[in-house]
Amino acid sequence: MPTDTNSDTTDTILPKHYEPQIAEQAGSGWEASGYFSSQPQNDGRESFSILLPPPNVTGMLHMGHAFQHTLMDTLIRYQRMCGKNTLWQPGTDHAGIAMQIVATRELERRGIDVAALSREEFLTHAWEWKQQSGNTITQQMRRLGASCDWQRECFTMDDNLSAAVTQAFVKLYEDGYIYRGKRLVNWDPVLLTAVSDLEVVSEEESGVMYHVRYPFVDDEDNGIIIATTRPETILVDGAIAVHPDDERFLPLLGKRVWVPLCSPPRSIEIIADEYVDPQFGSGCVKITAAHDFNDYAVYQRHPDIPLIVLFTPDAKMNENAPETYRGMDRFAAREKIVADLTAQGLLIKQEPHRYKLPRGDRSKAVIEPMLTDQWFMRMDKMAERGLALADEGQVRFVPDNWRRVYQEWLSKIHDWCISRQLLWGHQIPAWQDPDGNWYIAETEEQAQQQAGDKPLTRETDVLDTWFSSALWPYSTLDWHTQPENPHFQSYFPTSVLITGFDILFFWVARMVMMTDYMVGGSPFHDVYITGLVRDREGQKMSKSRGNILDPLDLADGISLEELLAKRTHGLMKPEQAQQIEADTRQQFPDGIPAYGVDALRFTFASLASYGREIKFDLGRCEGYRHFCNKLWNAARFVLSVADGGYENAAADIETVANLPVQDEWIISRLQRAEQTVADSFAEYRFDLAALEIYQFFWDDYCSWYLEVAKVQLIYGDASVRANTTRTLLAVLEAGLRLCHPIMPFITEQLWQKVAPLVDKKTAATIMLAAYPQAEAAKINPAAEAAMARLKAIVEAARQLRQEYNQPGATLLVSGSDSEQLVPFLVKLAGCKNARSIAAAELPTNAPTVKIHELTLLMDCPQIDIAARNEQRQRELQQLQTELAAVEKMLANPQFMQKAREQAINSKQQQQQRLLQKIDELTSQTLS
RNA sequence: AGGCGCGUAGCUCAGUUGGUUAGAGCGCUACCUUGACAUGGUAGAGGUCACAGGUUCAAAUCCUGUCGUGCCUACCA
Repeated sequence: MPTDTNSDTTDTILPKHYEPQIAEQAGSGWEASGYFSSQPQNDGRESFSILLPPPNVTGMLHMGHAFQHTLMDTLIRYQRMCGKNTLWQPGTDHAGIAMQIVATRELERRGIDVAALSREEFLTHAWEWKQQSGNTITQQMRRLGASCDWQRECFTMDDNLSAAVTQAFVKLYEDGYIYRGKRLVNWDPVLLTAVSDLEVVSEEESGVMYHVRYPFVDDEDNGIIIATTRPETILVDGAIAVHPDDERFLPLLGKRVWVPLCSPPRSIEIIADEYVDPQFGSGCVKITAAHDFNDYAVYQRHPDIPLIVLFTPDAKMNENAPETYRGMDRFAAREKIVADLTAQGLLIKQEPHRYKLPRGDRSKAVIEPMLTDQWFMRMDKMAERGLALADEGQVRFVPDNWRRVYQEWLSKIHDWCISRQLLWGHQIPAWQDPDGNWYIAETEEQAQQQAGDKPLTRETDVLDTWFSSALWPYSTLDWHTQPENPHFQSYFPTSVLITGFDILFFWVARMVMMTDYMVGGSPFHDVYITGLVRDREGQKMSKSRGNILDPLDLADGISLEELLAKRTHGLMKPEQAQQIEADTRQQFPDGIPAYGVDALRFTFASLASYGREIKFDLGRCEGYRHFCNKLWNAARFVLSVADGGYENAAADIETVANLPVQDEWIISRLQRAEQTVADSFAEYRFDLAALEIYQFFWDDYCSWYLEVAKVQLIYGDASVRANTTRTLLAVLEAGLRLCHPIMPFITEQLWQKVAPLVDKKTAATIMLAAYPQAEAAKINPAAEAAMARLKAIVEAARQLRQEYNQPGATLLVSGSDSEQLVPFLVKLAGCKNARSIAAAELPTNAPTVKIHELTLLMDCPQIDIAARNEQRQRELQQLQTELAAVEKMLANPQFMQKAREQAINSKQQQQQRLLQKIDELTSQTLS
């Protein structure tokens, strides 16, 4: 940003404009000075702790992170300043599949054949990558001011955390929660691993429904017609099912049909099962038990159905297919099979069909239900505990409706497939002897002891990444090695978990269950579920949509060229680049200006209501950068005052007494702001806290108090001026502390200058200064009423001035305190010629406003009497309509009888106000 | 198919247990460079609170239904 105007050096205190880059340097020493460190001494302080949802070690900071981290940091900073003993526990997640993909890609880039590597060699490479590139995201977090206890940063595959995984696995196995079995699981044929049902996303796609005739064994000219979207699986069909009550097919039950295209020929039976929907398709379902979850369920009810696997792990036709199809990819095989069915006259018809196709979350490959040996965790009893903890209120969801989502899922939970056929991750602590017996132990030695002299080989599968994440609440606090350690004692259970609803099941529910099982009790008191950050059109931000925003680009700014490069580089579908470029050019013709971290954080805070989605609008960000500038300039003004900037400003003006009621007002207003902010944080209403801070600073402190203070500084005597200067400083200083948790950098920079001037430099940094607490004794209704009156009078004068802004116009003021008010009208309403006058001397037939026992009159050369009257008339009419409504209510006996006293009072007051206004307006008619 | 949410100013959103004149930011109009700030100031325009019923003295707020919209879960071969 150009800073020409900033080099204007009449001002040595602060540059004329706020510059985020400079302000952000104010926080550069925080971490090194140890301000972020937790101190788990038992010193009587209440604890407040937050677990950072560990971002993927492969990850880059995105808007969702930045948003949630802002909220966590705000709370931690707030509680720290409130005197709590705080810990924000950071760390990263090993991100099984994601990391394996990254490491594989990196090896391929270096021309290394991954398939040829041993497990150990691969892991060595992966760890190398982690050491070199795995701290990107935590560095980015530091840029945003995240005051985590970075000394305690951990990684889910650290030795210590891995020990917790092994311990939990063994205990769960010994307690009968973990078992191994051959089950139908979601298989990703590209990544060659099982995935849990949460990692499968089904979206509607276009397909074809094929109707195929299976000839009767005893009557080959006739047959039964089934409908299928996957004709390639015909080859391993085990039965045909119809509904037991479907009269069309009753006579056919028990009959056998030939499975098409099989060689040697194979026949299957027609059976009855409730699962079949007679209305759908042909009413007959082919049962392919090894490749479909529903069919598998049918198989479990009819164990005679043959269970034949058709595919290799990478979804090619295996040896169970007739020779002509063997080795073909499943989709190629489908085409050939359709052709062959057609040739044999067995394909009755095919029609377009929309259906949901399950795809792997990561690979986007069509998931194949596959019969494999896997490790599972029994979830029924765990889920009961998870539900009970929510019912008992040991874990509290904010907003509350997420409790129902959580309960809904837990009450329909399936067993969890926890094994993955990957290299990167926690290798399952299980060993097998040549007879196929399994030995589960924390170490190989212990397993060997169980096995006697039988040779053992270790299970190669690793655990689902979410298994270790589920232990995060206690593994990071070393409960499993040292239950009595001070960190665990001080910070567990944690105060609040802040995360998105997208991982409510993946992570939150599992943490609750696992922590409860291992440690006992819920790992956190509150779970605050945030919305998901979307773009300004409400679209999810994603690389492929080309609408991603990097939070650091919002803070530091980015040129259009760089932004285009970021958005179009490395796309899955390069043909989208052109559209993305066009959209980006249109939305950001000049790139993105640097809004600064503080403005970005304030934006996030102000967007954090209880909503489910957050449309991110750059306009908000810009507005809050302006707010930073406002704060900056307010401080600049106040510092100049403290530095003697307003000295002698009014040497020739007569002193006006009794001014400082306004000081009491702004102090009173500050207490209310402090209370509102505290209440808002208590409910996680960051938006309301931000709004209150914004309004307090801009509307009350800057727009009113600062302007009033100028009058006091000009017209007041020495003691008034001293008092005003002190109030300006004191309120600013407290306001900076009030604001610090949301905008840490600018407040630090300004506070360092402001605090010493009011003897408030009680700590080396604002982040360790005390958070301002509302004091009821300082709330001053009389001062608030006086200020409300002054505001109303000034606003009335502004309106008059706006309407009669012509040369020679003079504002005349009459009333008991008109003398004192004139300076305010000069300064605040911009009426340079204002003067006090006795009521008797007021000219007649001039635009007049009567307000609060005061008469304001604009004495000016030219008045459009008709226009003025017409406007008064309009206002009058409006007031009278309002009055009529109020009086109707007051005349309603039922209202008077049933309404709360407070409601009646306020209506009566409203009536009085309206009557008075009407009276004042009526007397202002000109002739 | 079930479940959850949303629909308030041109746009993005607040609106606490029903109760003064429904608010904020951005945008828009007019005027103003007044010694903190033009990243500013002043005044203003703009809302039948999606629609239809109902409960109530009183509904943006509570209930029912309709329409629109988003998401989650489960899925029909």
